[in-house]
Amino acid sequence: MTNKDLANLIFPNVTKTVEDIEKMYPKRQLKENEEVTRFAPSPTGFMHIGNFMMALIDYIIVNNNGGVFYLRNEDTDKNREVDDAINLIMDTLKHYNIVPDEYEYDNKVVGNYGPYIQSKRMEIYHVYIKHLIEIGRAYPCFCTPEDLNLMRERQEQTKIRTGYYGRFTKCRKLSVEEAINKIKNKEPYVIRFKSNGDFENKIWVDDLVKGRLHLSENDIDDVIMKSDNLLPTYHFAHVIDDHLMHTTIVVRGEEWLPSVTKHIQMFEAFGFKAPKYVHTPLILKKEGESVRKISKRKDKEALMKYYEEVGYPSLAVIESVMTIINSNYEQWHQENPDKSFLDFQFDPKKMSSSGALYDLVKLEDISKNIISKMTKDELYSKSYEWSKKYDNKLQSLIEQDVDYYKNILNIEREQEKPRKDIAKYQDIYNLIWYMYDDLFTDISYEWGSITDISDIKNILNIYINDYYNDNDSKDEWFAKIKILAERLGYASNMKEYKKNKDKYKGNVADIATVLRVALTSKKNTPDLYEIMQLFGKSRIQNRFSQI
RNA sequence: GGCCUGUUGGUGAAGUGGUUUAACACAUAGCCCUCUCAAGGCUACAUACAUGGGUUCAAAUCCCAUACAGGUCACCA
Repeated sequence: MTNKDLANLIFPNVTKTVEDIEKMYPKRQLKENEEVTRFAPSPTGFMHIGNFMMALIDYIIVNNNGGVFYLRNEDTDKNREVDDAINLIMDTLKHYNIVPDEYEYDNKVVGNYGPYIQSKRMEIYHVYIKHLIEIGRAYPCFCTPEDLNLMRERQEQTKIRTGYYGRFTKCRKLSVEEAINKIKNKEPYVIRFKSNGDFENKIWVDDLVKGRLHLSENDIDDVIMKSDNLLPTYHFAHVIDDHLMHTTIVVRGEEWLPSVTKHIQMFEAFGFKAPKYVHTPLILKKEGESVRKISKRKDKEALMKYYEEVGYPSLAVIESVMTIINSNYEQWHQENPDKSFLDFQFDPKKMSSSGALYDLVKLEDISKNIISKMTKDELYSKSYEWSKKYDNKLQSLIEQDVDYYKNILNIEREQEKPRKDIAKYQDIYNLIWYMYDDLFTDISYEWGSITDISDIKNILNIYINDYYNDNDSKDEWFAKIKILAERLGYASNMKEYKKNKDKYKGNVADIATVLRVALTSKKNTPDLYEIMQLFGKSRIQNRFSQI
């Protein structure tokens, strides 16, 4: 009885060889400097901001240097899998226009290196595992979860390193005959990789972010195939898939750092070349005084869905994540205001090697700037698309009269120093509702320094009858308000007023405030002239008469 | 507990032994401008780079120790 007999017993139906598979996945035709990156989420729910950051890095690397960016669905954990998850993830990527070159989605396969869904690659993994068994680098393990727990407890008690290694590798010592008998007896088993590492030996591992790391060799015989569904574990699938799909840079979270030695060892066992690694820092969240990993359950901003729902422009989210990816991004962007973020050269060395707090306030600022630079047509179409999904009230306002809505958006827009008060589409309704007559009922007015209703009525009457004219330019319009102010005993010149406050009842601002509140109910609004221009005399009159 | 990684203002951070009196941006505060607000302009904001020791003419930058924080030790990824 040989290892070959054992391998045939375990995989009687595997007839292909490693060479057969290798032929199916020929080297990619890459130019110099071109890279192959991949985004490989496991479909366990909505997309997390940490995942998004990784996808963005993958995408940018390939945009910088050319190459291929592909999506691989890592669905080897059937217990945690969520049905629709991969669609949700793909939808999020599409929303941000981070579309992979190769993917498998909606029964459509794009690319020659598929299947891109791990559960569909079972046969491939089995070929390689079979090979490993044949050459004596993998073996079946019959230890039960109870056995393993017991072992770990004993290790903990005696304060030695936990794990299936060295003298604890019980099933490694089984003879081929014993193993074959157990399998024939239907004893459940997993397949373990036979490590040849020595924990006392340190090796150098390169990470593009952290630099050279001095790590102990792996000596644990890791599980590479699970007992119940014969699917591979992450470690094994990573090695096989990234080799066959010819990934050149693996971007993944920092939590994988401790297991790179396992991966390198497996790459070596097959004689494969290991990819370069970018281990990204964790995104953190401050909670009181302590800092922790941002969490899907506790933090709304951990889920990419949140940014969509609330209506941040996709570019704002991208740019705010870019500031975490590379700290020099912001400066670069200031110097190159007209370039796309895709022109930015990603440099892993510029990535922080410790975790970063994600700052929602910063996002607001970035987003206000981006929205302020949109034309009214752009903002209209983006906010309209958003409202159809998330805000019926805004949607119906827009649909009432598209041009009117655009004109409202255009107040203090499309000029050199545009207004910056919208951070997200969700803000719009509360900023503009008073521009709509059917919403302008049952109003509570926030008057300023002039509160007496008969004074107010008096001001409004004089203004509309003696001064207001739709055809006035802004200068003429304001000059008239000044004249009105003087006539009623209010200073028209602020400097003059500050010098001699006693001589006046107040100043132009008080008069303007009366007009503003009468028209909008609010003390703070965008430019009054532009608002009046949009209303026109008869609507102004209507609003005044509502007082 | 073992192993690994990290620690510069409220936040993202620049910085790789000497014009850094620690950039820049956000936040915060004040002033200016102004019909209000949003902006915009100006100003302030780390006595000091976790702490303690070294090395050096010179250290946030190199070395050591300590503290703290995070990651990881699954048939989860």
